[in-house]
Amino acid sequence: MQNAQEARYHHGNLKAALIVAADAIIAQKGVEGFSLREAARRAGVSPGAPAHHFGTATGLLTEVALMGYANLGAALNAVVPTSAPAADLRAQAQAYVGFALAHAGQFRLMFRPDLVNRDDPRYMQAATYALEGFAQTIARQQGQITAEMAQVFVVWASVHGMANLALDGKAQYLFDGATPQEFAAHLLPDILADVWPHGQ
Amino acid sequence: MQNAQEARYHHGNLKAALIVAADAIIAQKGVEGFSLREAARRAGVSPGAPAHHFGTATGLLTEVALMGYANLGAALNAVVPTSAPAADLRAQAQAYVGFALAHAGQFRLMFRPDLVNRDDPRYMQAATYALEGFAQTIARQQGQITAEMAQVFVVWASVHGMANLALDGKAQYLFDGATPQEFAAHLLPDILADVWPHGQ
DNA sequence: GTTTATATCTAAACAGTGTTAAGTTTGAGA
DNA sequence: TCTCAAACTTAACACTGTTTAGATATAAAC
Repeated sequence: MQNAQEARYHHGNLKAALIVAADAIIAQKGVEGFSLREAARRAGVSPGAPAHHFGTATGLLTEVALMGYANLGAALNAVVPTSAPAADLRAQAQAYVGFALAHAGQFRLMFRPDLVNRDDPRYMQAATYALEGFAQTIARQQGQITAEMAQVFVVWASVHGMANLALDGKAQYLFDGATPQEFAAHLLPDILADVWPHGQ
Repeated sequence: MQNAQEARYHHGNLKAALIVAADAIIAQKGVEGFSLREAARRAGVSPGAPAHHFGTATGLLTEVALMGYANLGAALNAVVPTSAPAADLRAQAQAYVGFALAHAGQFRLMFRPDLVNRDDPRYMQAATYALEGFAQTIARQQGQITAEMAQVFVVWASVHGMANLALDGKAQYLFDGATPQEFAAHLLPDILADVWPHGQ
């Protein structure tokens, strides 16, 4: 489409344009609705063009996943630590599930090993950064250094499980009639307060 | 292939053969490795044949997902209730994660709303049956009838989250160097005992 | 037992996909 | 200004799911 400009042979910044296009497709149609050719179409280039910048489709999707981790990290780290660790944990759990529901496509992509290249050194980096603050809050809440990793895993698993079940329509099935939005806004806060009641 | 028999025009029980073939593909290559044409190939029929029995590919995959829920239900219900609810809960949680790791393809398919037709009345039925015993154990453990659904959701989410993180290589990333098998066999029991310590 | 009807499957095509190879255009550096 | 490498196109290949029209076998009706 090239917007209002005439079609030049060289795009200029195709790499960035393709990432934006891919992200938009995933936001609109979900991960399964993504197609490399459509991303190329939206950027106004031929189907073969992306290969030069990303190799395969996985390369492009990895970039979107990296953005996703950055976004999740920003959402989690936006919760400023207070003197009440349990309240912080609740806030971050809410942010985690909220992100998953608001950016379902990105979130799903982030946990799809078949679509993302984890050997990319930036992947480990992005994932670690995103969950750093979350892990610290969990450690602060429990105060157990020895079993720290186990605690992180359990809390992360709980929150990750809630996000997945909500996304997959299982929360709706349990609390019948509740939409994902209603779940996140009304049910989830009560549930979280139930799970981590101390130090409100 | 039709095995050793000559190729007849009518397969005889193509519907069942296609389900078996699809399940085998998913077990071997995962959900993403599945293709309707290959299922038809394995059953020794033309690409158009499955359409008559299942409509679209979703129809066939729904059958496999229903099998998956039956298998998960069998694994969970194989844990016979004792007088120690927490121990029962640990055993069922172990069975849940064990099933996910042992039948990764089936498990992933079961939670893929884009690949499974949930409007099929048998879906609700199979999912409900599968988790019935699990829900009862959770209710017995907590003994809180009022907030029962919330408790079920929290425990289910924890276990579901653990299964997903383990499948997605995130447990490996946290407890570095641990394979999924090692995780399920050695790390998980300790983690579960930590989460639900009462009534061993 | 013959005919009719219906369920079952094939063959061929369509529109779409990711990826690759060869060729063309462009911009930047010597 | 020339050279060269990067950027992109065109065309093809081997796939995919689904649909249409036609062929075949089984079952039912007479």
